[in-house]
Amino acid sequence: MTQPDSLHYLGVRDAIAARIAGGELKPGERLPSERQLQVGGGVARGTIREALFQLEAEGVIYRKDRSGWYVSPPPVVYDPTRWEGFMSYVEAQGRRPTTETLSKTEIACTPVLAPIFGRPVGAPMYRIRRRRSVDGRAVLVETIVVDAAMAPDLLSHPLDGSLTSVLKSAYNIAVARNRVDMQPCALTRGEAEALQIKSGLPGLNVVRTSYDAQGRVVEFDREYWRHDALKISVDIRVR
Amino acid sequence: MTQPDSLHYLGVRDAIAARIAGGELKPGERLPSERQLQVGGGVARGTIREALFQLEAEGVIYRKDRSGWYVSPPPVVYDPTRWEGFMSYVEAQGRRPTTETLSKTEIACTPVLAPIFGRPVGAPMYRIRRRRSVDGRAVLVETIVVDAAMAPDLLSHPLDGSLTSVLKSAYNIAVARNRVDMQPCALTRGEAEALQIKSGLPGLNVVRTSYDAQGRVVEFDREYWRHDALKISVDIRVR
DNA sequence: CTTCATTTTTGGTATAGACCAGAAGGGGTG
DNA sequence: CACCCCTTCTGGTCTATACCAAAAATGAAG
Repeated sequence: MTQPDSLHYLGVRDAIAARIAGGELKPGERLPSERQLQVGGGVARGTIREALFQLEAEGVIYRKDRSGWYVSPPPVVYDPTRWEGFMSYVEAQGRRPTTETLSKTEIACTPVLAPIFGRPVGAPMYRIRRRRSVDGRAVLVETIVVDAAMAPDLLSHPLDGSLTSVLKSAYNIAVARNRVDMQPCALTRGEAEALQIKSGLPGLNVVRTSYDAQGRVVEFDREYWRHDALKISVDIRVR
Repeated sequence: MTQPDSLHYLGVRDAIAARIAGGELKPGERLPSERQLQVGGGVARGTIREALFQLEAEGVIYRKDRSGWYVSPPPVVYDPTRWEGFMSYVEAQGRRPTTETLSKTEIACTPVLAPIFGRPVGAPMYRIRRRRSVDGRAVLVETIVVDAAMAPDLLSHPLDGSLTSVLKSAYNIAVARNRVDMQPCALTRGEAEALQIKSGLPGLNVVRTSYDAQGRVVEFDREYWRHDALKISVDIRVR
């Protein structure tokens, strides 16, 4: 796909990227509005938007609906092999993590969950939906499912911190194995609304299954990250 | 970001997604052209394209420049902790892997590479650029750098297969540790052209650094994947 | 100062039309 | 059969305009 060097939207893209790289626009700051960026320079708003979309795909900027475009802060580094929990590794990187519990309910085990937990359909389970933010910007939404038989009365504990430490301190359940699946995806309506972004934007789907030493599933967690908020880093010793 | 249920492009999106899910359109098949999808139904081509972009972000379809839109094949599963090499794990999933060597040159160690390899700037290195495909579709481009002092005359060996096994059989170099960094990104011009897709589309940047038992850097590899071609799966035993 | 209603601004969606470069296909030629 | 030219089709880029809903700014009222 050879590309000429004279595409308008690439020129606009580079001009904006230069202003960010040059420090004129700092992380978290708002860009001029789309209409201001036209500046009567004979360029259509659609072309400006094409340039902004590209910068968004690169993770350089992000948008808040009907509010404006903003310069992205640096991503959080995540090592799936080193599970200390969201709060601690975000803090270790000098950022401010927060968690909101969106809902917590007792549900009946569904046909999808049954084989994962090795429990019959209809067995009682807890489902927790949380939104987690870094420096005030929502970066992921997650749905956690825990077997009610393993952690009775879990929902009465504080859920805005580390769930893993609640399981350990209150129920003496320790995670011995983690299975992590990750796949680039588009954020669909439910997740996009919780993250306050437009549905259809790229994201990363992280599915985490935690097992205890006996091989029982302790926790089943599906996370949807904004694509520009995360960097994955794994360090492996080869057998 | 609340969304009404009546957005045209979401309707178009769902209609196409239904035809794919229903089996009417199979992986690898071409969709009707953008102008055919309008069918005189009073919907502008821009709206059709908005729907196609969304399906693309979801990994459901992909495009070949000025050729058409195609239904995506299923992604390759990749476990960074289990490094058997591209060829073997793709084959294990019943797919047909191929590799093309785009270029192989001897270069002088750059200031960026020097601290990674622990070698002086200007030291001889080999740089290999390869494109790898699954079932005939290009899914990644990579640039590998190897210290020439560790593997003299490397470029005269066959490079269209597993480089790791060449290093082992010809130079008795074994990988003992791997560091893998992954980050969603936008594909820039060079990579996009090699993958024959439009620059600016989302991708996954994988940086792999391999060490031998003595801690020396054996191989430094930067890969750019199409976002819809890959699924990452890690299984971890917690210490 | 806070609170609430109004106005302005902003991005989101949609239409219509235009031109271009590259891919694909057809047909003739050697 | 292979090769090359030419036409057609296709997605890529761009302009111009319009209206909407939500966010932000404004100003009046308490």
